[in-house]
Amino acid sequence: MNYWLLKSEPTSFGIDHLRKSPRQTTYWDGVRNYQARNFLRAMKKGDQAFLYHSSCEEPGIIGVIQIVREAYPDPTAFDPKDHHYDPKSDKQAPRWFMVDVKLQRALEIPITLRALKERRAALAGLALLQTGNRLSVMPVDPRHWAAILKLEGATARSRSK
DNA sequence: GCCAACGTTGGC
DNA sequence: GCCAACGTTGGC
Repeated sequence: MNYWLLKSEPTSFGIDHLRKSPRQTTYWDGVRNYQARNFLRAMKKGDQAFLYHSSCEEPGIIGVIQIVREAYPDPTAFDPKDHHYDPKSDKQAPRWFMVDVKLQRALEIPITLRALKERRAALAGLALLQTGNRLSVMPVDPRHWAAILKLEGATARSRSK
């Protein structure tokens, strides 16, 4: 099983949208970056991903989601009315893809970017913390995944004291 | 709102 | 194929 991190701006699509989706499942559309696209295509059914909120008051990991359908062509690329329309994309040879994701759970307490940065040493190599990283889809090393989840427990414990 | 970091575009 | 200009991302 592989682990990932998916970024979104909560004002356009956040955990609350996912919560309200039927069966808490939706498609992850609009990715228009080749590197991110390649990661999307590498995803396997059953893989898990952190849901990350960006460009908001408290950027950070807010939930855990699951890949429930592997990559298939993103129809918004062919829709001139869509914000993510790509006039150069070709239905015969789709270049943009999306996966279906299901909300597994919201974190008890979000793991903020600030908290992650405080653990820079333990999380060395985590793409999210690399300077200037703007990827919206990125892999997470299994060891980093475990370390981050442990952080959730630690934060929850310290808050409950 | 600022600005650094980066990807993409297009002229040459 | 180079690279300057431009647009976008995203933390602060």
